[in-house]
Amino acid sequence: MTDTRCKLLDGTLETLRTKGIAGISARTIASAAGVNQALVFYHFGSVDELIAAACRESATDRVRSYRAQFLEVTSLRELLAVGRVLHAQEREAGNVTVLAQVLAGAERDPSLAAAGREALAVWVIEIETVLHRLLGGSPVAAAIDVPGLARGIAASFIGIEMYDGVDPVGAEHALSALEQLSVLIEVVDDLGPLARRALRSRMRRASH
Amino acid sequence: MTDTRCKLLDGTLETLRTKGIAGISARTIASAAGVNQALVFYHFGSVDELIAAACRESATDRVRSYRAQFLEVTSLRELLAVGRVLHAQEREAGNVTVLAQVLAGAERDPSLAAAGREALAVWVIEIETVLHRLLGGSPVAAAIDVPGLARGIAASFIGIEMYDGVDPVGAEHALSALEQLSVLIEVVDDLGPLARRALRSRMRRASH
DNA sequence: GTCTATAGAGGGATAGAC
DNA sequence: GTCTATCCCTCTATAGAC
Repeated sequence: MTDTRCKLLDGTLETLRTKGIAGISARTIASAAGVNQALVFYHFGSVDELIAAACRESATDRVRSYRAQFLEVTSLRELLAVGRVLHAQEREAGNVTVLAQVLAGAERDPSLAAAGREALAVWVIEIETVLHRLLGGSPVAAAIDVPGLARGIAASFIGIEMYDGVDPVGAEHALSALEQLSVLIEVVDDLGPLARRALRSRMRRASH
Repeated sequence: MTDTRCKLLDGTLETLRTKGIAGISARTIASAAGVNQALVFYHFGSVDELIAAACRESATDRVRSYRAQFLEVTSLRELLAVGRVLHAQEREAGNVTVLAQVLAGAERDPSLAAAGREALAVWVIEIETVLHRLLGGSPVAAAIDVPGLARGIAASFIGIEMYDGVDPVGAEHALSALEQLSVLIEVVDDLGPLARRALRSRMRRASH
């Protein structure tokens, strides 16, 4: 990876964060990266291809940096704690914003759609792995589709990030409430056998 | 409201759905609306002001059309059923996409940020009112911040819509799983007094 | 209110020198 | 690989005829 390619990728992420997908261009990227505008096309062919590459790199890079922590988690409580740290760091770094902006741009360009789909998949696989390990033997796993839950969590993070862009206080409340929901799962998970039976029959009825 | 203003507002919503915030312009809007491009500026001053107006109108219009149904809901189960219908209709009509795209554009223009914030608030107030009515006396309300939950639900819908743009199947699974979560709330809500006590103490511990 | 025409800026992309 | 220069297009916004 040459130095210029790296500068362009970083400049793209920075520009996505500050101006969004609607305000990005080869010129603004080059300016943020401190390189010549023509290099965007020499190295990546087009602006959208560069954005797609930056999105992919950002996702794999961030997920890799959290993998070790995810592997150490042994309870929903711990997962929540890791999730809190992760969320704070990612918000600070603006990586969720990048993904959200690329997803918004997917409406315009197929290469952005593909990159957004892949970046999302990278996060989802990671979340799914942890959830499957933690909820494997739990009655909650019988009631809730774990792969679906992983996708739901990823989607919620995206939505909260968009919310945060226009109302940080409201977004903070949203996040806290969803965190409390996960505690609810843990609570149900720890209920006695009697309550578990009630839960199972209730869930069965609910699904019809 | 003149005919042309109406055409422009509708054309804006349609263009946001098909091209996204990154692909919209006075020309594409005018083309979709079937009117002259200069009329965008005559009636709304700027493209962003037009988008903001369309976003506000879309939100109030849609929420008003659901208000009667929300008022009739008397259980979480019924709320979920209304939510399912609402989600299917809004996805079909593309109204959530509109809001998501405006939120993405908020990064570029303050007037879009204001419109997105207001549109979100309109939905949140509606959800919050129903939740407060349904969960008022429940132990769940003591454990979970209801205004926060309303914001979390709104954010999740936004996120799922963005997900849907790049992976409809994954988004569908995400939605189903989050729906099952709401059933979980109902289950806990209906637990016996013993289980409720366990929940309360568990929640207290979790929040520390 | 609506149209044409256009100014003026910015954007994607390429050619060609180095 | 990098730079300058540039073509050509699209964009916002306005002026002025109707």
